[in-house]
Amino acid sequence: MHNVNMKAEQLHQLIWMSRPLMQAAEGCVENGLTGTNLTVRMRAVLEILHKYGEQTVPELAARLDIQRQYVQIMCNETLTSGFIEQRPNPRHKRSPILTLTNQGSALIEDILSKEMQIMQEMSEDLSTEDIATALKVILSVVDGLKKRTGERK
Amino acid sequence: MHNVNMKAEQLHQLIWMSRPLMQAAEGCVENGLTGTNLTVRMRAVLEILHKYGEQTVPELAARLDIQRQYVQIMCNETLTSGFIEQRPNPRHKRSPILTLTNQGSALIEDILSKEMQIMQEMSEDLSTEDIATALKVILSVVDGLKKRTGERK
DNA sequence: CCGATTTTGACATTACACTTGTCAAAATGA
DNA sequence: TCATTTTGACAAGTGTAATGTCAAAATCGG
Repeated sequence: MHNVNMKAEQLHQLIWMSRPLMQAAEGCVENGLTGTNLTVRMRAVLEILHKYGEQTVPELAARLDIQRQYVQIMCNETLTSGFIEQRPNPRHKRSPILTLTNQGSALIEDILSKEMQIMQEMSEDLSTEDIATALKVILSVVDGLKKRTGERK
Repeated sequence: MHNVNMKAEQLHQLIWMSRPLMQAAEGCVENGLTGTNLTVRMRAVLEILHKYGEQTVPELAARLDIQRQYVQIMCNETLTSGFIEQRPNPRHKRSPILTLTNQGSALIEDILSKEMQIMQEMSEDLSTEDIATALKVILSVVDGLKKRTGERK
């Protein structure tokens, strides 16, 4: 009983750390972007293209889970800056495939490697098991919360 | 070496779950607010007053870590709805102390207890140790990220 | 092949959650 | 007492999206 309440409270506390966590993460990323001509959302485009390979705007939108209209804007910005470019799409003539330019590719790799270094530094204080456990718990909580919200059709 | 990279990558993945986690949490809270005449931000005001006791707008702002001007707006809304009320402040005559009304008190307790129930349901899948570990990791990560960002004066 | 439906990019509007700036009254503190 | 700070009120701006709508084009079912 006592145990149950403690679990629930710690879970509550954990969940509401998500905002500070997100803010800290975005602040840190932004910090690492000074000097490049990238914004955080342009970086997100580059990251997805780097991780999952070239793809169209609608595919990116699905991956980022935001509206395609907005992703379009993000991508157009990134196109202007020259970090990605369009390639004809054999599967859909109106929707070009977006692909990293050499410049964009080098940039995102550089950024990610610097970010990974920060991850490594931070992970020194933590055990492999603890990190894995934390990730597992968070995934489970996100899943649980979504399940308990989705009374929408 | 391999180990180090895996840690860093899991940490990276964990950090970027913070946005989905926050969205899921807010969605779930919002869901539980239907029927009451509360918005998510009004609920936040009630929660802090319930947890830390009656206080002024500037104190609330510091606690929520957002601008006092915005907190003022949130509080004025909440005042209008009758869930909180003003009490003269002996320590500062221009800045009244905000306190929960009976109605507001009952409401926030009801909301929090329903939320706690969801927490308990979700925590059934997880061990006490795992939750504690996850919380510890997150706190450590937030701390680490903040430390590594603050090269601002 | 053809007509109906869907996808897509483009553009416009709106919503939301804050931040920033400014004021004047009032309160505080030296 | 007088300079400084705090506070509430109000105005305007910003960033990140969602939402609505269109027309061209593409895809799909027969």
